[in-house]
Amino acid sequence: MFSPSEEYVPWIVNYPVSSMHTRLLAYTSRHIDLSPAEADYFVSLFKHRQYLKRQFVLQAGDICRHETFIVSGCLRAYFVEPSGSFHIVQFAVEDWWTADLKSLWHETPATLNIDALETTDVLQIEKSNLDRLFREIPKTERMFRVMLTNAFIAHQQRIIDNLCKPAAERYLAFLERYGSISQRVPQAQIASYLGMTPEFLSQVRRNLMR
Amino acid sequence: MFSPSEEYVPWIVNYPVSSMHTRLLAYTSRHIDLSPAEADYFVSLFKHRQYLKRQFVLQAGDICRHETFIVSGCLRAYFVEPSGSFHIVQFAVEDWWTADLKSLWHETPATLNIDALETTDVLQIEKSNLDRLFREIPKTERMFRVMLTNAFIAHQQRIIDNLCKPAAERYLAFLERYGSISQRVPQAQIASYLGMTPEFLSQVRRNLMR
DNA sequence: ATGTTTTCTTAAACTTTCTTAAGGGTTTTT
DNA sequence: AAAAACCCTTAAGAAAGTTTAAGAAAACAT
Repeated sequence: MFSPSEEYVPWIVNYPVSSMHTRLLAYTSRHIDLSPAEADYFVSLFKHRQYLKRQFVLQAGDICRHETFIVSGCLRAYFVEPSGSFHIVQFAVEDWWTADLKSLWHETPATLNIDALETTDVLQIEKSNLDRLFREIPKTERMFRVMLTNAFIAHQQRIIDNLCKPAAERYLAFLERYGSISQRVPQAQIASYLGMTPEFLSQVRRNLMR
Repeated sequence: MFSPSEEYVPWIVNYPVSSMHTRLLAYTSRHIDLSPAEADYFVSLFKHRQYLKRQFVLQAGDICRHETFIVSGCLRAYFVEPSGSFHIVQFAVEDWWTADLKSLWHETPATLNIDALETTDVLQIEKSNLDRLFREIPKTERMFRVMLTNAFIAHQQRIIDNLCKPAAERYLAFLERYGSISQRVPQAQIASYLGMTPEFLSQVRRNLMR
């Protein structure tokens, strides 16, 4: 056994913001080329923020004010029904973006809640700055269009999976696509994402071990 | 009773292509303003095509070559499983766009089939022309980004509905959102879209009539 | 360490949805 | 006008998924 004093690594590491910018720019460079001046301007529009476990990034009913890029940690977006039961719509980890897009673009009350499953560092850009960014550096709009295209494709695949795959296959597909997430998120959350009860997922897992 | 000779209206009406262009421009004007010259250039990149009932717009395995705007008629996009059963992913009627986006942008074999449920007039633009269009008239890229945002939002809502609503509610939600489609498409197709068997949908409808 | 809370598992009864099979009513084709 | 193909309905039994409730295991807090 290790003594805590030897092994303990604090969760909350205070990376300098500049290194978060580096991460965002590394992501960006996969889609478009920015000149040094453009890159400076680009990151200047983002504000850093850290959320602690269980802290809300967005609450249903509020208006979603920014698009959020995750530098480290894990967020979840979920929908709460009047009955009280809730359904996870998205997990978002490093290099993912999240927002309630309907609320953000139409400036209507959000239907999604977004909160942190771990301590999470993000960079956020406000809608008005996003509009400005698209105007001043049009290729950034291309990047968002491409990101959105990919997100759309992924959602379409998820719809197909939900329509035609039984629970066990949906779970296996989840493991393939989001294996890393499955190891840092409680099982009940995964069940919610997959649209089944935690008890049933447990049963499914048992059956799969043969 | 009417004699056919008095009442018969041919399905296939040959609208002039220019009126189809008008329809596309009317759609476009909801999103962006184009100068007359830009509008001319814009529509010049689209080719008209008519599909007859049951004719394929895209077959799984082929590469999707264009984005398709529907001027009149109705298309469906569906996914066929190895087992032979199939699932409708999208109905597309007047003023809608359709494509297998993954196939179109990544130039990979399509997983979706798209075919006509009625005689359908479309305007199609090839990927290369879409790229050119975005380069020459950047605000068109904005339109596609906004369209995609809305499509993404709709898909997200559909995922939520599939996760949490029982069959009867999903059917009612479908009627609300796509009432016009429900009157021109056979019931079994709607069942496929909703992820249930036609027999069960029939039962659901009977139960709802009380 | 110890007690507390959260998470995971198990099992039985129940509800929802599917499968199969049959019958009747439309259209469409011949 | 008959035959064929298509579409919708009904019903009984089977399978898939949920609910409830209880106990075990792991993580967290003091």
